[in-house]
Amino acid sequence: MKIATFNINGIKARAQALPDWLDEAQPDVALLQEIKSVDEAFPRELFEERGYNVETHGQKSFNGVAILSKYPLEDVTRGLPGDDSDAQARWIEATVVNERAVRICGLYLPNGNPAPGPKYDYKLAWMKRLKARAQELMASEEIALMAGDYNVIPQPEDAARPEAWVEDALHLPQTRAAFQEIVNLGFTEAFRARNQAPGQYSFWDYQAGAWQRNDGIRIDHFLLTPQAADLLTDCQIDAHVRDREKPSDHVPVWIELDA
DNA sequence: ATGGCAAGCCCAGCTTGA
Repeated sequence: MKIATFNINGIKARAQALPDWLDEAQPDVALLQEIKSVDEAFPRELFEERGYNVETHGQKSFNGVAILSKYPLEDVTRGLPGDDSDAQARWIEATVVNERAVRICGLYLPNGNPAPGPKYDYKLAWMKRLKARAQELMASEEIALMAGDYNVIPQPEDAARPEAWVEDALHLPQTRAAFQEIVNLGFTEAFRARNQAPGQYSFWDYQAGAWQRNDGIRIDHFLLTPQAADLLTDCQIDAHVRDREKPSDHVPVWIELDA
C-alpha cells in the first residue's frame, strides 16, 4: 500500500498539478493539507473519476485536510481530540481497509510563528493533544500512522541553513523536544529510518530562488507505530514535483507498506 | 546586507504561511 502526504497550498491553485502527480505516482492513499476550501467547494469529482474515495475536513480560506483512498475508508473522524473550542481544520483520520486495516491520521500541525506569542502557545498546546492521541494509537497496538505537515524541523541536518531557523517556531528547542517526545513513545520516523542522506527536503520557500539553491527544510513526516513500521518497505520524497508549473511550496512524501 | 513569493478573499491590499 502506497501512502503519500502532500501539503498542496490550496486545492483551487493545484487543480492541475495535483491530479498530474496522482496519475504519475499512483498512491493508494493521499493525505492532503492546506486544501484552503470548505467541504462543499472541494472538487471531489477530480479524484472520484480517478477511483479515489474522498473525505475532507475543510475550512474557509485557511488550513483544511483531506484523505483520498482507492480502498474503502471506515470510521472517519474529524478534528484532533482534546479541545472542543479549536475551530481550525487540521486533523482527519480513517481506517483504510485492504489486506489489513490501517488506521491513518492526516495532520496539519500549526506553524507557530511568531515565537514567542499566542500562535506559538497554540502550536505547543496542539502538540500536547497530538501526543495524547499518539499514546492512544500506541496502546491500541494497531497498524497505524500519523502523517502530514508537522511544521517541525527535527534535526539541524533537516535544514539547508539551520542557522536561519534557530529563532523560528519550526526549529526552537521546545518544538523539537515536543516532537521527540512523541517519537519516543515508540514511533518510527519513516524517512530517517530508511535514508540518512543530508540535503533531503520537503519544503522550499517561493522566495529568493530557494528551490534552485536547494535551500529547503524537511517538515513533512510519517510516524509509524511498531506494527506499521514492521511493514515499511520504502520512503521517498518526490522532490521533482517542485520543478513543475505552478507548484506547491511543499512536495509529496510517500511510504510503501506491505499491507 | 537586504529582499526577493504565493494564495485566498466582498477584487485590493490585507492576512497568512514557513
